[in-house]
Amino acid sequence: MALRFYNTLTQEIETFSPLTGNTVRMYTCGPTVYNFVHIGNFRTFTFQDILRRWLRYRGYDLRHVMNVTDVEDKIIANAAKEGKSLEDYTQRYTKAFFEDAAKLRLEQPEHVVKATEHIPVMIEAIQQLSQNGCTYVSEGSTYFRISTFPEYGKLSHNDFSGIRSGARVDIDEYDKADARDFVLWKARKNAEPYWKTPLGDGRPGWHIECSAMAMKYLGETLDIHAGGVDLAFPHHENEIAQSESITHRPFSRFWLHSEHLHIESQKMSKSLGNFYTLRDLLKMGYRPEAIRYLLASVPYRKKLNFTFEGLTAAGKTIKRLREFELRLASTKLRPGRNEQASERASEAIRTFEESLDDNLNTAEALAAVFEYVRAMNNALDHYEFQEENRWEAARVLQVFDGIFDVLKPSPQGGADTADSASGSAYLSDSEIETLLEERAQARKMRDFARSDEIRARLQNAGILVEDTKDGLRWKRR
RNA sequence: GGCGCGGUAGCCAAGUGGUAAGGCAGAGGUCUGCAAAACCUUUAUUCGGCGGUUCGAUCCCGCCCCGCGCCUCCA
Repeated sequence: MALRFYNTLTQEIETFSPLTGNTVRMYTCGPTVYNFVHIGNFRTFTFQDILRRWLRYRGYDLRHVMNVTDVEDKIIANAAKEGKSLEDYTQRYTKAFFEDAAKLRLEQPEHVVKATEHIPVMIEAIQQLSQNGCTYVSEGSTYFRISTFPEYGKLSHNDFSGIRSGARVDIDEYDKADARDFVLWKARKNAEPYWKTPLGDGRPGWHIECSAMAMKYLGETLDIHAGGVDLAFPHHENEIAQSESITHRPFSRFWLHSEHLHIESQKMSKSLGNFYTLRDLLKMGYRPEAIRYLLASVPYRKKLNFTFEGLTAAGKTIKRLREFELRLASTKLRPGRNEQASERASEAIRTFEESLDDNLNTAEALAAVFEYVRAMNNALDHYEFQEENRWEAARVLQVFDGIFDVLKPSPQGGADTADSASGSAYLSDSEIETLLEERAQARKMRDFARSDEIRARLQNAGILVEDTKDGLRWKRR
């Protein structure tokens, strides 16, 4: 079966392929850098990362643009509060965002574009809209008149035909002719940052940046536009109105929206005290891989109930996969190949692929991997897993990890981990090896008292010693 | 009020018109000098409730109950 996505525009699952050639042109709404990005935002960015990786796995070239909104009401307010310039203020959070993203192993889009660096493109877009008769000016601000775009509402499937001028009280500080009209260019207000432009001194409205930058880098019609559900209206609806009023062509063929994340079944909010940034979670001792796994494991169109129990479970799940990987690498195998094991490997990959092709059903894809791992552990137990099955298993893990990317441990260190300090004595690898050697000797002599003493000492230093069938193994906790 | 989403085992979560994937937890077992770790086995006669269609429904239809989102800035 071909690759399929649920398209918000048509409310249907559709087969996907790029409009032209082999390149997928994709735009995603990135962060507004007024603060540290929270874990709910990262649910969306993780979904976009899985999407990226899956498109590439399916052989497509990617041209992915993500914006960074670095001029906006909250930013201006916060920067002013701290007495900082826009640049100084946003730089800090932009940097933090990419650091966090890297910890979650989110790939960098091909183009990361900042709103403030694209003012001329936005001006140009607004001017085109004016030429097409879609705008009006009120008190120095330029607005988009939605009555000029009859299809308004087609993405969010709302019918706005009943909305009339003056029907609602304008809650914004600006005067609009129609409640649904939105601002393209905001007139300069007292001390706020502004740009000198043919439209007058001012700054861009929020929606125009995405239309202008998307079309600049990707052309008039995108293959995919993605973001969180809450952006569908009004943000994406407005993007469509602007873009299509300029080009008279479809702005994006596919619209993908990821559902929100809840914390312990509740909406995340500061007043509930369940508002977490990635930094908060890392400080609590959770691993980035576990967080990534949890965020990726629930299919993106389903609300994700983020719980600490679930986060712990995710960590254990990853551990199990790493154990399997380790077992593969360290077990002596008979030469030859077990046919059944081979078949299970191809079956696992096939199911994994079909599941992700099916609108990125990550839960089902993971199930395929676990079924395989259990079967192969069984085969290993019964000596039915042979030398030539090894690379097949490695291939299954490689395919899995190429998308989920959780097998390689993140560096534990840094100021974040309080654990390392709690161990009374830090031991170097060579010290450990020496002690283990001594313990091995003691065990050989069946001096278990001495052996256990050493094991206890190592344990105090945070070293876990395991005696396995294939010899001794140790790891730092 | 309008539009939309969801209610599946202790928790998270797939799925299908023919009788329930997977992960974690729990229980049992294997291995081991003992541990630990790991691995294996096992865990829903049942899929919010009530009707209907059907030979047969968790999956289709209707009604009801519950939770949630958007309609205003928002991933």
